[in-house]
Amino acid sequence: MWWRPSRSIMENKQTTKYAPGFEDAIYKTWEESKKFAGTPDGRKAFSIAIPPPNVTGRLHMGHALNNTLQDILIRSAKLRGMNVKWAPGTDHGGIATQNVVEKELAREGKNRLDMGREEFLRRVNEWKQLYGGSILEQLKKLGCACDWDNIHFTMDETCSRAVTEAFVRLYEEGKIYRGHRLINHCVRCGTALSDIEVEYKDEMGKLWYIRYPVAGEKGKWLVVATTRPETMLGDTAVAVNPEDARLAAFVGKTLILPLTGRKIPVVADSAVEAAFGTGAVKVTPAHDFTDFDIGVRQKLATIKVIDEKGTMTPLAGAEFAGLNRYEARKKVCAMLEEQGFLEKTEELKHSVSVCYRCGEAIEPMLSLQWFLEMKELAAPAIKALDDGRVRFYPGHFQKPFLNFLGEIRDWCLSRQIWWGHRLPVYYCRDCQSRSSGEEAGVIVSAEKPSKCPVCGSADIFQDPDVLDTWFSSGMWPFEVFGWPEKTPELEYYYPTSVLVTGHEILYLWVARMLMMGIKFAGDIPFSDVYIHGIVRDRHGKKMSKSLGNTIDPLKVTSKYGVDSLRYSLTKQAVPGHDLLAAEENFIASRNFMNKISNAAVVVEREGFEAVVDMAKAESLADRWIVSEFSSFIKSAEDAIDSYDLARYARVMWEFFWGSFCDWYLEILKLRSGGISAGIVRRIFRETLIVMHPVIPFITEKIYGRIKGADDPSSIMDCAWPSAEVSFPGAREDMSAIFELIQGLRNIRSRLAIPASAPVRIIVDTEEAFAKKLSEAEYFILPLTRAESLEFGPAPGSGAANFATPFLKCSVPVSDIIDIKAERARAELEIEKIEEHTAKLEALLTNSNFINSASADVVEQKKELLANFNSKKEKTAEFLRSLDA
RNA sequence: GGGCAAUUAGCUCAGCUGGUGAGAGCAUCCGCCUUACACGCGGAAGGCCGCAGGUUCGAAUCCUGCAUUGCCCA
Repeated sequence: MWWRPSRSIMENKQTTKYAPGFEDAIYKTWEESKKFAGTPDGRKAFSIAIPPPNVTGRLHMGHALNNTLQDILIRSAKLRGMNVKWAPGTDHGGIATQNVVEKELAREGKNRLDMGREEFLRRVNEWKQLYGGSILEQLKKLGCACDWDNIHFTMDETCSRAVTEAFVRLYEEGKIYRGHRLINHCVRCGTALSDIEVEYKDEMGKLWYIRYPVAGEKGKWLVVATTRPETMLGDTAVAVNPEDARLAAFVGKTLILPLTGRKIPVVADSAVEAAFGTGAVKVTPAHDFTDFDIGVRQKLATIKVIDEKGTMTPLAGAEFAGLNRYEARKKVCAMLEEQGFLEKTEELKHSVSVCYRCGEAIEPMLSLQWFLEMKELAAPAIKALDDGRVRFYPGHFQKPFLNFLGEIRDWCLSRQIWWGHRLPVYYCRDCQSRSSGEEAGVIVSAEKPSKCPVCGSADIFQDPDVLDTWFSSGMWPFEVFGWPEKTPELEYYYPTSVLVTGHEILYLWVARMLMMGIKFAGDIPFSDVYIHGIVRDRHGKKMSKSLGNTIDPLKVTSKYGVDSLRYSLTKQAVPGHDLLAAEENFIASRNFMNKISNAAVVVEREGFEAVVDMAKAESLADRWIVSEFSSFIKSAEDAIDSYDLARYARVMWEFFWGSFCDWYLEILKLRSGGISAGIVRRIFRETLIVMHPVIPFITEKIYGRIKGADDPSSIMDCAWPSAEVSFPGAREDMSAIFELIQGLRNIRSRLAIPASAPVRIIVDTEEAFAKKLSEAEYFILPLTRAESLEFGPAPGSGAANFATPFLKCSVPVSDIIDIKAERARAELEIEKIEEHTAKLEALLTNSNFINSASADVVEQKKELLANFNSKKEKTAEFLRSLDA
């Protein structure tokens, strides 16, 4: 056999391995005993409104991260004595959900237009009933401590009423208006979008240079460059920069628009970049934002040549009407070429605006829509940030955010879809027939009016459009507590404590919540915004279905356990950084869970002695672990308070594995006395409490086995331990002892002394420290597999030696010692020490340092130098004795 | 074009407001089935802390410039 089977394989011994699969049962007991419910009382409140996942959502790694972090904050706040409430729920996800259901219909050969609005909405609701709650069930799998008695849905009664109320109020205040504006239109989704729902991506395209003949000057033309030749059919001018001397002569002339024969002017406008193309640009005010602005300034006509479906309108000309915009482009180019108007084409990398929902190229177009004026809403939000009432973690997200608020543009609210909050807007047909103004016959009202308040007509119909989904999301932090009603929950839990989110929805969502919270709930919706990164694949690529690199968090949990997934994500959640979902990380975390499971076995062996007062710890080992534990709690608290949950996870690992298991339990296992079972139990029990927020299931499970008769039945009801007890002397002594043990292990390994060969340890040290070593002999000997610890001068040659600042240590190994190698090693050690002492001596003789550094630092450096010198001296003595 | 972040061991990353003999996990090498754990234990090796300046008694840490990468905005 080329490999040696491990004993566990050979003997099939009973395993204590961490085996996931127990989580659901534990979650059930929490849920059944209402552990997550929050009711106002006299304690300090800690609340979170969940970023509501879309009803179409299925749990992905991003959700897993986002909700794990929230759960950690909620669970730790609860353990630390606060009254917590985590309000869960889902978002109706307007366009996204409509798209999903439409796709399903398409598979059945149906479409919504044939079906009609009512039937379609019935169908979407049906779909939502069936699948809309599944993501919340998946959050339960993750262990999320949401208050399930407080679930909301953005289209439920409470939220719908809130949305209507807000819309009507804003309209009455004159902040919501209806107007013809250039908007971003997605021809695939068939709706207007707001400016921030548009994404930009770089694409290779072409730049067409087209000749526009000058009217009345035969053979003379102005060449314009464009990336969208099909829009020329809607051109109403050509513009040049007023500073551009090359083209100044053309300003004021009239051009003949090719293919159409329309006469258009050449205007001067500073929006034109002289360096782009030829310096002359075609102006299509109905289909380009810059052109629209030029059109307004230059009082140009707007000709809409592309419609909402992306097909050319009759205004584009009979030859083009009915073609889609890409077919039109081909035809326009072909005809231009044929007729000699096309000068040349160039390859050009340019950015294309696309729909953030479906990726289709956006068509800017002139349209009659509902808008919300934002400047006044943004002002108090900006102030809240400036005053520090709202803080971002990490802080560097604040600047671009403020920038966004400062340059905010009006928000296009209406969407030409069916799934969502229908605008509380009605029109009187009679009034509209009398006037064509934008506000003619408009009635905004929470209830459908029975007659027109102006003319009394009963011929009234509701606006078919629905509101942007983000409008209701913006109200989420107070909707979930019942606004506009003044509920006790709203009073007590609002503002929420923290918002946990990824940075990709800072503008779409966080900014809106901030503005609407201040506007409607009278206060900021949260004081802290905790921004985490994006979960990427193992190579750092963003996970996406199309790349096929997604990892299903629930598959990870069934393979490695929920706690392993949570721990892996948390460990990497360094503020402001993205994280990688790689198998190795899950394995490492699973190994940590296994370590905890196994440590529990050792602790359980100690029986169930009552917990003891940590301040009364007597032995060196106990006093040491108590001190380490205190500093662990302190670090954990600091990490939680500064939203550095990665550090929280890391200090757990360091304390539990590095101190508690590697040293304390090893010493405990020797059973030679010295460690109190009461302290072991207490430290272990309270370590579980401190680790519980990150890894709730394994800690609850083990807690159930080791809790005492008087302990709460669930770890969730335990009190967070205090970090007060510490014995600094014990830490110093123990680290000196660890240095001895590690030095001895190093000798064993270096000289290949087999584990079975007993060795003697001869230590030369001061009496006081010798005494401490004698007390620790019971663990020094077994941990180094030595048979005796003696005190006295080093034997000289025939021994392997090393020094620490506090002692010289020799291990007699007469036969196997390689004097030459030992000498070389000692010389190298001295050399290394001298590198440091030289620097320290220079520092300490530098009067600049002595004068300007703090007394603490000077003292520290002196001590460091003394330690180095002591160690060097001792090592040098060994070196001399080797020669003797 | 403007802004923000990142750059530390082979890989993934810690290292907070200047003072550590630069750390961890994984991978590597050596030795171990030591009665909690081989999902483990012990030991080792591995770093011009992106580059160039500057501030300082002292810089991985602060400042400036540059390079590379990523993200946001136009």
